[in-house]
Amino acid sequence: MSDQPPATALPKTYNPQETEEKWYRFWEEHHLFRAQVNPEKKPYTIVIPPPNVTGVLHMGHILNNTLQDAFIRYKRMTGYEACWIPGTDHAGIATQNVVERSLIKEGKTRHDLGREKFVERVWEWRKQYGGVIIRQLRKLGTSCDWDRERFTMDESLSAAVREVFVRLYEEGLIYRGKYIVNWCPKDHTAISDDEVNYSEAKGKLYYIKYPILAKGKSTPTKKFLTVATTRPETMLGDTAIAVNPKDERYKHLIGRMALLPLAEREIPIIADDFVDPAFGTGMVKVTPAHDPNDYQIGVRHSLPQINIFDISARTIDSVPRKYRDLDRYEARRLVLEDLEKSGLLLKTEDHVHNVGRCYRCDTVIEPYLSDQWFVRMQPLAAPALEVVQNGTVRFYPDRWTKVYEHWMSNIRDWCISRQLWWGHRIPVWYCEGRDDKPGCPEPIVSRSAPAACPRCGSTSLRQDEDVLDTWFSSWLWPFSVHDWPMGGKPGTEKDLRYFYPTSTLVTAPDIIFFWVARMIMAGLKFAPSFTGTTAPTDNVPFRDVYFTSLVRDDKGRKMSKSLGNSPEPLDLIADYGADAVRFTILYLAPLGQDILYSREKNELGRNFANKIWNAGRFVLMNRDQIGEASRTADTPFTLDHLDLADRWILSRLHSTTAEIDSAMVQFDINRVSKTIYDFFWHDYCDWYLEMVKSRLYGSEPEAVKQAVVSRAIDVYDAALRLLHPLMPFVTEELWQNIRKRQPLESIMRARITPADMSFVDTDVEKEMMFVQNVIENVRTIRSEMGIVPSKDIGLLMRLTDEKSRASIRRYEGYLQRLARVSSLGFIDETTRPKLSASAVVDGRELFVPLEGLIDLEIERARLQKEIDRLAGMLDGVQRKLSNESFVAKAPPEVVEREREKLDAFGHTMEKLEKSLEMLKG
RNA sequence: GGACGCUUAGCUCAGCUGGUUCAGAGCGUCGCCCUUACAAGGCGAAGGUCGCAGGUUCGAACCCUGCAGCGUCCA
Repeated sequence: MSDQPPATALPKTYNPQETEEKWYRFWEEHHLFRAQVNPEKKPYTIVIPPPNVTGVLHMGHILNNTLQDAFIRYKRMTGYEACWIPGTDHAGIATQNVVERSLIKEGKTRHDLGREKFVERVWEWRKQYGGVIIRQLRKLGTSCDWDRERFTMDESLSAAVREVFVRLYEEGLIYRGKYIVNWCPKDHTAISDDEVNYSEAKGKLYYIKYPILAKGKSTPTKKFLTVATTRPETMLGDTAIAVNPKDERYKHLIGRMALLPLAEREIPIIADDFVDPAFGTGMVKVTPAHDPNDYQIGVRHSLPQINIFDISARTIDSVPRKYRDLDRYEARRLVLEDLEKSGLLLKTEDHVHNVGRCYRCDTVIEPYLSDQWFVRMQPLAAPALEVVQNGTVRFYPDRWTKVYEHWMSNIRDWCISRQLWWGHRIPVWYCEGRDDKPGCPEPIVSRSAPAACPRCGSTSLRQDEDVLDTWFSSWLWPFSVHDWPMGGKPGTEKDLRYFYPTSTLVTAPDIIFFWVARMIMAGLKFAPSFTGTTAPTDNVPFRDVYFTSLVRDDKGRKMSKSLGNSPEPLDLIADYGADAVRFTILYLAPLGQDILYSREKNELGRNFANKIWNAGRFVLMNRDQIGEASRTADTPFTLDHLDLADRWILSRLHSTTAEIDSAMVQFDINRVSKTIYDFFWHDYCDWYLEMVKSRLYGSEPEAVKQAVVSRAIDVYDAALRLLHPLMPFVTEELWQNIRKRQPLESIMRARITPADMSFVDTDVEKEMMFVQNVIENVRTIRSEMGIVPSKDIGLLMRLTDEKSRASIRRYEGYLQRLARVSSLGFIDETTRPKLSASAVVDGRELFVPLEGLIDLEIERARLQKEIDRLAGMLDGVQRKLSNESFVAKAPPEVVEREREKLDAFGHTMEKLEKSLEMLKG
């Protein structure tokens, strides 16, 4: 036992659980995520897309928040004051639904409680269960400034909502109107266009006959007209029949009257361009109160609007007694039955059409006429479109710009009222008047509850029952998180000025209209009041918007609860470690491309974490056994007294650093992850550490070995820092271990060493490449000849000048260690070793004597294959060069390169052929 | 119907501004190896007419056009 090397403190495989717990607590307890106004540094700010307070972590959050954390941590480590502001969204409908469901279990509805008690109940729920997701985010390692956590219903954020409502109202940008809205009969609220999901559904197209009335009389003729409809029950609210004015078939009917069956109502036949002559019969029934297009037709022709449904889409008194108080589908059945009986149902066809459903509860939306509040969007949209078009705000990937432009150019007014109890109540009061006098008609719009009507002094006031769309608070998020407009709090004003505008927004493209566009509008509209300037650059809420990929399952299906095809994120973290989950998803996430995800893919990240871990164990072990060179911690790298491997790894380190920086700037996180992975695994572990071994276990003086250890740790330290934004936990654990740190020191607050291009040395890289190629060629020979690794072999190189021989001799240790070459020899032009395997590297021949080992046949085949490959390439080059126009038109350096290739291929070929000859002879 | 995106090895994807041994990586497969950091590892190998058809160019995985398939958004 005693001849074992001293055990290092670190176990053989990385165990994430403990490490993650430990370091997250350390970071949070010591407020290392906290950002403060610091004039010495540039701010870098991200506001989290506030998840629903009812939400639980899903894969989309994992991706989104890993990205934000990677950006924030990278900026923090490159000299910025990085501030990531977390929080949650009160999510009107969703939250109300959750609490209503729990009430149902007690056999109650919200109406049993009453509004005030119900809202209290929601707050209680929120206190108890809300924000689970915020706790879950910590498991992922997110470095949010928790001291700044906000909730969209916080007092200050509510004040922002009221402030904005009042300002917009006073400017005439908010109005109340009757409008046909998307009504959810289950949630009893209007929802915006964007909250409706359309999907194809198989339905029927019903052809219904309406009797035509005699000219100027109320008596039916024998003639009928036929309309086609997917919703026969709405005929009870029909107020016209419409045809296209150009439709020759029906021109003669325009102006005549028809009798609406069942309701027995006389309705006009009108002409409107909207009607598509090719659809159905070319005649449509017009139901202004229950169809958005019919509504428009109704407005154009001053038709009556007959509402036939209550808020649950059950029929009301406006329909004949027989059909009252029925659900819309029962009504449909009964209507069809009666039409059938009276022979007015001509035929029924299968029909596929788009059905809109509530994005919350999936109930089929009912177009419904009601009083709602709206924001006039045109004036807000114009400047918001401008800043995206002129690049003040940039989208990644850029193609979303077009989508944005299209929407912003065809924007419709925003219905902001919701018939819910949970949310920001609309700051509007109505005067109820006094005993002697009716109420004043003008609503009272105010930041706080008014004591009396400003016009008549009445104290009998009634607040609007509705609340605001949740997005009406979210669109203020980038500045409301700093408690605008409350200001008053010490420091908040400074914070607002320092941290606004934010830098980067990371969000999903499906809320580009809901949220991104509206935040830009709100920023441009309201930020000038605290930035004190009208310059768009200072008022836009963010400069760069990163649109995330969609996470799908490995069959390409969207992840959804009902499919059950989404892994549980916390289980993934428990099984693979947060670092692995983070790294994997970033590695899989090319900008703008969907991710095909499965839990097994996390092995990529886990294996990488384990690799890092073991490299750490290796350097630690050597530090403990050999020790470090005496030096001060901040001794800079120098290029003196370094051997090839040192110079090479430094060259690679600095070009890797530069590459990562450029990829980060372009939000190419995918490239960041690949770059650091390749550097760490392949350059550092596969080559550099292996080369280091040959020195550490060789015969060099102790002082040199210690210097080698120090160098290896230096580079390792630098690589950990580069990796830290992607894998925060394992890098912290190792970074704390490899060298003594100060009590509150953390890698997350360390600096990434900026790339210094003077370390990047192409000659060194070329030289290293040669050595690598020699090693690889020898390995291939060994492998193909079936020479077991334990068997030593010799290597002969045909090098004629003493200089290159000496140079190779310096790498003998590497060849020995990495290719198991026990003896290195040189030969001149005249010698040709018998019975050897051979290869040509960079024009130089190498031979592995195989006496006693060789199967000549295999080696001949190997050479032949190489010759064939080369012949193909040689042929390509020759064809190019014999093409006159190539030589004439291609840039001279390209032609020159081809000539060099021709030369090199030719020489190599010759050598290989000679070797083959030898084996045959 | 319109807009946009994708199609490269068995699978998942890189491949920037057309030209360097450009056709790559990871997983999977096959062979050898428990070599004192790591078998979650090391070494080696096999695997592709770059969706199809045209075009531009001295030169195309890359640029253009059309087509097919898949996907997303909008109407």
